[in-house]
Amino acid sequence: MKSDKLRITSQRDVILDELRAAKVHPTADELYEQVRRRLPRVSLATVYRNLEWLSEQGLARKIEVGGRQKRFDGDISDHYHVRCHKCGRVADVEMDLLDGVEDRIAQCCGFTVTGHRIEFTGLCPACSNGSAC
Amino acid sequence: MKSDKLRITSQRDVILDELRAAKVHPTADELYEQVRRRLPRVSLATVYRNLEWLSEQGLARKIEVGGRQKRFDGDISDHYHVRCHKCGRVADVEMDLLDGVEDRIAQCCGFTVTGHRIEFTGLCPACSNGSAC
DNA sequence: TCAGTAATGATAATAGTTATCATATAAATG
DNA sequence: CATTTATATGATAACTATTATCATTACTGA
Repeated sequence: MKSDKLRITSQRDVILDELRAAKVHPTADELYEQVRRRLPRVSLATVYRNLEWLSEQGLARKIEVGGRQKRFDGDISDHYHVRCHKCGRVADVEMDLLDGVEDRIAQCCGFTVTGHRIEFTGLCPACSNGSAC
Repeated sequence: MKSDKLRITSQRDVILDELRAAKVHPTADELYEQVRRRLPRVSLATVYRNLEWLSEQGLARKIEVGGRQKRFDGDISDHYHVRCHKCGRVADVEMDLLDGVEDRIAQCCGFTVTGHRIEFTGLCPACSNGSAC
């Protein structure tokens, strides 16, 4: 019989654990490097697959930011992000959500607006120190 | 002698013209299809190259939104965008800029914040009608 | 223990973009 | 207007990030 219980494999467990432990929001390959320290035989495909799965299950979040690579967040609460325009690093911003900002829109080409996302841009500590990232 | 004048080729002219004429913000390949109607021998590489060049010259803007493909905007003024979460279409939002919103940030992991970008999400007219995009 | 289902690792395939290079074209100069 | 020189173009290869495939492995429930 089919169970509706989430199947937590050791890979999933370590992936979520490392994602939650990350100070900034990692790309799949950054996380892969971390996970590999604990599970040396893990595959990059497993990391991609499970980041997707964790997002679907609501245990993690795929964050849509600019830049070529996707980034992931172990914190599922709604919040804003800041991205370094030099190295692409993404971190959390502590700021109250702008509730009702959707109501301020005068015109939006007929779109039905249901949410918003703010991405602050700037320089991360490493890049503003002039040191390599 | 080297001139500092911008070299406007027919390709660049048509690319910028079509970009400005677009109601929504096209991806490179969408724009390529449009440009091809006027310049049938144009190469996709030329479209990519010139969208990059136009952005560098300040004649167009590369808009950093979620989704796999980059999108471009012929309107270089600072404004917000709305993206259809179903088909990825991106359009302008008419809303006053949130001046000084960067000052409201309590904490941002040591980043030096210099700007922000808002991406509203929702459904475009075509997708909310249930029709195919 | 066993059967059935789902996850894994290795790798191929794909999508989007950028790089390469021989040829063509535009602007400056004579 | 012809020539020169730098730059842009078209065709295509290469590259990067991600997703799909598939044989094997490992859970889970009976």
